Amino acid sequence: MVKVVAEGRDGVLSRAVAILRALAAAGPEGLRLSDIADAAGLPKPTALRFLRNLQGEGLVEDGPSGRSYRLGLDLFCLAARAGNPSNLRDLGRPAMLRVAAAFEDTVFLLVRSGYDAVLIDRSEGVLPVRSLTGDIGGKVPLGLGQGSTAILASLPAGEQEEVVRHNLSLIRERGGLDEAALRAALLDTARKGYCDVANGLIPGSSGLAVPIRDRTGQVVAALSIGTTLERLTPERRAAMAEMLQREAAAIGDASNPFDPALRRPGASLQGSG
Amino acid sequence: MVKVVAEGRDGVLSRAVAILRALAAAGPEGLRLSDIADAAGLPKPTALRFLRNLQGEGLVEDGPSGRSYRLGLDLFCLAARAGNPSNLRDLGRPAMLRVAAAFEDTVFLLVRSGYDAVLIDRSEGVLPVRSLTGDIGGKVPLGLGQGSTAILASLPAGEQEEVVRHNLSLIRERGGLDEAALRAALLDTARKGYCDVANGLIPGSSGLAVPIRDRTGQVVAALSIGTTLERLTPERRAAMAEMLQREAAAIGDASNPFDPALRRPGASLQGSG
DNA sequence: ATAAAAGTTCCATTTAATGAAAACAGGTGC
DNA sequence: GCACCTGTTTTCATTAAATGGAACTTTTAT
Repeated sequence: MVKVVAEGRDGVLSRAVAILRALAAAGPEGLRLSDIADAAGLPKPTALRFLRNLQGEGLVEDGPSGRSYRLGLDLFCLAARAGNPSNLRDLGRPAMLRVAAAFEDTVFLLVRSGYDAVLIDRSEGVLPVRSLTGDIGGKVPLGLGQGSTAILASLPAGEQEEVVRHNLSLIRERGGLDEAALRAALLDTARKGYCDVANGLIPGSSGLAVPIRDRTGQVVAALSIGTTLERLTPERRAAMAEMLQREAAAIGDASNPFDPALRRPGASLQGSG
Repeated sequence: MVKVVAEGRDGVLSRAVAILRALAAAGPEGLRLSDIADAAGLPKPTALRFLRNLQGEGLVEDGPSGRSYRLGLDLFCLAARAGNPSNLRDLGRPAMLRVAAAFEDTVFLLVRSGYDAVLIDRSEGVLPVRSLTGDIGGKVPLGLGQGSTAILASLPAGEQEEVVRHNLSLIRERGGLDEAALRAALLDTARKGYCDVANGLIPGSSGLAVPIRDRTGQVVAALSIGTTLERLTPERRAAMAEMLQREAAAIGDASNPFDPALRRPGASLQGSG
């Protein structure tokens, strides 16, 4: 059971969001009232009232098992237009399609969010590649996986150090690199301009990624290719790296350099994953 | 300016959601306080308080223009796990990839939501096809476009009639079929088992779609291919229809037949599109 | 059949939301 | 440089609305 109690915070909104987060953590089967009340740290009557209101708004719907609740379709529709900072998703879409078409491998677009990277778009290649972020909307700590590492490697030294310190244990927990290997990878990435994961967490999986910078030079996102070890021949690797860098530069040039959300961690640092 | 006033409803939640809907309707540039207050029908101080709270939760973030607000990344992450009724998105993913790989055209997965169909997943083909729903999370009235029409054609007679009456004007407004043509298309779709749009709204665009039924026979979704007129040769059309039907049947067999969200319109009927 | 657990309703209490008014910031034109 | 306008923010007395304990009902397990 994942606890999503709105600790410290108060207000109706925090409680409602706590319920939504509990439901988000629960998958498509949904959660029963008691579980929700427990997870959100609310008395059952209160949780019930909230669920009814949320249901009235379409943000929550009845689960498959009758006596359960889950996130509703309306929430999905509502949020589909979010997660597009500086219009990055729209700007990146054509580039992603071009890269996917050129190499027939899966392409990912990740943006930074505090200590994490969030997958905001994906374009499938010929073979289905599972990404570390899971589905679109998923988070990985910066430093785990090629896209995420490409972002981390391009941060200013002080910020990079802070993130490394914060994320190291999380990265280890999830089977990523240890400190020495990570620091080596960061240097290598910074030197070459792209991150190269020869043989990733899933045996045989490999990938390449480049940072995307806005016109001020700030790293805001990463463009990443996921493929397999055997498909990543030296010739293809070189061609991929070249194309990724070209496309990333084009995206960066088109992006708005004055976007506060892409600057510093800010308020939304309590990364849940 | 799109008004999203929480008419009739009350409670803190409705107001917060009204603000989110206003922001969702506004695109990535965001909205200023006054516009939000206006759109949500709230006094400015109240709107401001809500925005601050929502920002604290990560559901809203500062827009690019400094003095503006837009939907936040956290909302995107939160809702990414929604919009998966009966696990349909997960169940459909492999089928979509197979179809996309087989024909190299774009594949769509739509679910019904009241009088609308919502695009919940997409797999890109070799040429980018713009769908009527816009992006993932977008809505179209049932009866506009092949996927949406495949669903409508498969509804029980009474329900179909209700939806047709409700949607006809909306469909016309958006350049769709008139009543006679729509009814002919519905009959044709029901007879053949798939919906065939020879030359769609965008000149030259064409598509095929089949309904997805759960094990009780209820239509719950549609699997759709978007392509161009010249790529839709008779041979390919036959092969596509056959494969779509096969894959749709497989998805339907795997889906949970006791899912309340997929039964009737229910409470979330105030379709905004 | 019985017990235990989950869900639901009720309502007196209290907290927290509300929004008018007023102060404040930041442009624009004179 | 000053007055003006528009949009934003703070304050605070008022009031409405959220709260959750206790009691009751339904469902599930034994």
